[in-house]
Amino acid sequence: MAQSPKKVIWWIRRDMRLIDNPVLTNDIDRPLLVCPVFVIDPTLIGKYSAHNIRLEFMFNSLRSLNADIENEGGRINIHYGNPHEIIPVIYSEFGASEVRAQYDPSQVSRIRDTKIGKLVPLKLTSGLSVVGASDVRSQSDKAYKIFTPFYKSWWNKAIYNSSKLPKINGEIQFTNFGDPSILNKFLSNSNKQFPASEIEAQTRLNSFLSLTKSPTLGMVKYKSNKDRLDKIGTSQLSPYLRFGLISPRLVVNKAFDVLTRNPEFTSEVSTWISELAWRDFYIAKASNMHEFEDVNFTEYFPWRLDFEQYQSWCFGKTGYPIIDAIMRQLRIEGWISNRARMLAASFLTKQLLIDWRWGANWFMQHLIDGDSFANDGGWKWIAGVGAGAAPFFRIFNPIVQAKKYDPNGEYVRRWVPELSGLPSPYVHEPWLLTNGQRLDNKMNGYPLPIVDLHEARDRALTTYKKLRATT
DNA sequence: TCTCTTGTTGGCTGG
DNA sequence: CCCAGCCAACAAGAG
Ligand SMILES: Cc1cc2nc3c(=O)[nH]c(=O)nc-3n(C[C@H](O)[C@H](O)[C@H](O)COP(=O)(O)OP(=O)(O)OC[C@H]3O[C@@H](n4cnc5c(N)ncnc54)[C@H](O)[C@@H]3O)c2cc1C
Repeated sequence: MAQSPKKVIWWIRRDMRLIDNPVLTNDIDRPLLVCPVFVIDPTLIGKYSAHNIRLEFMFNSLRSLNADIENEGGRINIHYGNPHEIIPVIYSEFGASEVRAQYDPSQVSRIRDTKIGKLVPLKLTSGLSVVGASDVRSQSDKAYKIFTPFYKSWWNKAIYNSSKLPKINGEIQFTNFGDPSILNKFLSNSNKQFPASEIEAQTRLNSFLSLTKSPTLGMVKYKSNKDRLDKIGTSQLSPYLRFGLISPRLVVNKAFDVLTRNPEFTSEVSTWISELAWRDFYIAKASNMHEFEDVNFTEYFPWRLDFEQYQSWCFGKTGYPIIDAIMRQLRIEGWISNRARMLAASFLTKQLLIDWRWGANWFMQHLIDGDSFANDGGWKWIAGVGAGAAPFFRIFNPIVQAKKYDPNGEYVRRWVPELSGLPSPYVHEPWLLTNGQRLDNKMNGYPLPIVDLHEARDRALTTYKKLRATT
């Protein structure tokens, strides 16, 4: 009587969720028996230290997902090794009809998937972005290189895609073989700031979008708060989106919903939605890499190979309080706001003229949401690399920016304890104090600026100008 | 194919 | 005090 289920493998990657996961679509009239598999690939995790905050978040997410699947009577099959060896074995042992995975356009994934696709029927599904790269094309069917036209074309498709929610789904069962205890070998410190679970991601989204009376934070105040360093004016959903604990199209769907019902917040909500569009934009850029000629700028640029200054930047000892606060927050919390990322990146690439790839690499080591699409995209944009990037003369002044986005110096005092005793005008410019005052404030250990801002600005302008002339 | 408009996030200067 | 003009060009994309 009971219909035999269709057996599929769910190769879990950046889609660690049960809610709105296209991989789990069942549109046939018999049950789907899903065998969830996660492969810990040493070549991927080996790039990072054992205490890496993002890996920790990933393993915690996996534990949480496993608990959710156990509630449904199943269990994740966790393996350690090379996916192209492991996946085919499980595939044939389980007798699956296909292996499903979320499409990931990064270079590593594409190479890996091509290889595995030759060994098993690999069905790659959408879900990483709101709108797939191949669905946002210019009139002449080319990939967009700049954001604004991409965004215009993206908008309607995003409304359409996200309106297809929720999907009516057929019955799904999970297999319960395999031994998840291997997870115990990996990092498990709990991160209080970013608890790794689907439910946490949903809670964050809802509270960010909620329309409480006289709110001081959240979507309703997004535009005025998003750049403030002394507040958390954004959703902090980035790590959850990074590992797919929440579906981007569901996020956008809820945001569109708020938009439709509350036209008075149109400007705030659409600004926030545009950030999700940036996320899609950078993913699409990676998907369409083959359509972009290589930009030689990065290779030819006379980046300064100043390892000492690079280290000062990394460890928050540049002598510019706002930059140092940012770099210390990054290393301790693994999350910094978009404004903070821009300031840090601009300082490294413009003021210090150090290769953006050094900075991007450091970010990837320390960001809990570190993601090659957005990270490379952000760094290139700031460094002025590629079409649509910031013009070369757009150089942030850390003092001006600090006064604007950390007006009372609270952010600096929180992250740079050497300066915690300084009153407002000095907290952003401690070099204005006399030696005696520096001693009195017990801030002797705090360094003097490693570059002169005006000289550095002139140097950046001439260097960028010169390269333009020679390429 | 040609033409026209435009491009996330800034800072400094001189009137 | 404010703010227009400038720091350069150029490629992307619409029509
Ligand atoms: C130099 C640099 C490096 C960056 N590196 C990363 C990275 O490694 N991983 C990452 O997720 N984002 C990165 N960003 C983009 C952005 O800074 C973060 O996504 C954002 O600060 C995350 O905070 P939030 O979730 O509170 O954002 P919100 O403002 O609440 O935005 C919601 C979501 O939209 C997406 N988003 C927002 N801004 C951007 C953007 N500029 N580009 C792409 N997606 C965006 C994120 O997924 C974010 O979670 C980088 C930006 C710069 C300038």
